[in-house]
Amino acid sequence: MVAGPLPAPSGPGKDRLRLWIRLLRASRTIEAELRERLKKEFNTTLPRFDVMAALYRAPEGMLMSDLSRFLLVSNGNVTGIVDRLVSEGLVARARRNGDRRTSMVRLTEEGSRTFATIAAVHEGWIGELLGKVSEDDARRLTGMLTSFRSNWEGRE
Amino acid sequence: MVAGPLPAPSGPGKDRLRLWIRLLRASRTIEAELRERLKKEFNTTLPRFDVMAALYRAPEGMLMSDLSRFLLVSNGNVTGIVDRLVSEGLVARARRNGDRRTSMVRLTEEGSRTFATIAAVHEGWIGELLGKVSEDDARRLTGMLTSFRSNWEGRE
DNA sequence: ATATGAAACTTTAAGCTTGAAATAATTTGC
DNA sequence: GCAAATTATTTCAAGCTTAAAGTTTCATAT
Repeated sequence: MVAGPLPAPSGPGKDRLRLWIRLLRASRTIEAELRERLKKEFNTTLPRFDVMAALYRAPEGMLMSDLSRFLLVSNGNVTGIVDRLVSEGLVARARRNGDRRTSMVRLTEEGSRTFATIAAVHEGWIGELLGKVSEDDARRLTGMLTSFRSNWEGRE
Repeated sequence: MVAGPLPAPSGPGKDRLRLWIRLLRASRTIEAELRERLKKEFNTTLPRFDVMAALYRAPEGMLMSDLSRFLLVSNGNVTGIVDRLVSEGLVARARRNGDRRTSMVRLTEEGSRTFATIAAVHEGWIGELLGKVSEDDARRLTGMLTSFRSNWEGRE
């Protein structure tokens, strides 16, 4: 998957394959760096940051299945991450009156403060790590990736 | 990290943040689809495919540490994946005369045949999944991601 | 030769991840 | 009303992942 430089394949369809390989290497490289910094600076993990980011945008809370869909990870996965965030006091589950199968998951006040702090630093990291990409190219790239994404909406 | 559509942040540096989010969502979406297909069609996993892809390009074999560096994953991780590939008969470790700490890891004949089969189908999948990206845009995007990458070489 | 340190690899513990099975609550069709 | 199907979540087993600690081997300098 993360195949690389050497044989430089050619032929029809190879351009997309090469694009995919670059895309994957780029995101893995950045992800690895972020993971390491989150660990060192804030003693947390990327998945926990992801969950907090989602919840921060939803003050009213989210269902577990909302989180799972939004973050593109499985249900069981979210259960574990939220469990850990709860035990750290950063997130709370609130039982609902209407539907006793579900619970609203929210950031606690501490979770909200903590996330705000990390997010500010995080944005600086991204600026640094993507520094070589001009704001112009960034917008153009984002546009391409968005149109790619629309290919995918409403699949599953 | 995989934050999304709703509040559409603005301000200096936000373009790069948005790019990163799109990049991550795109690669996770594709990765998830590939993982699922590899499992269903070939009963294998992405990490194993990655290792086999690396070894396929290196008929003379690779050291564990080469694999680790090339695939951007930790040493210990490679040990586990290679162990499983060995137990499946797809990969072999060959002790070396010169240095008894190391062993050359290669595809077996069966591993080579198996990988060739999967890789052909895999390339088709990528063509399908990235179908909406024109070959032209693919080349352009690849170029941008490459120049980004040069920002990173020789860091660690 | 032999200590010292570096290199290559494995092991370990903790956490992330998935898909599938299990539980529980709600909704639907009769 | 009640059985059946659906929905929301958790649990589980297997595998992936990392960082850190441990083992073995090699290289170097005395």
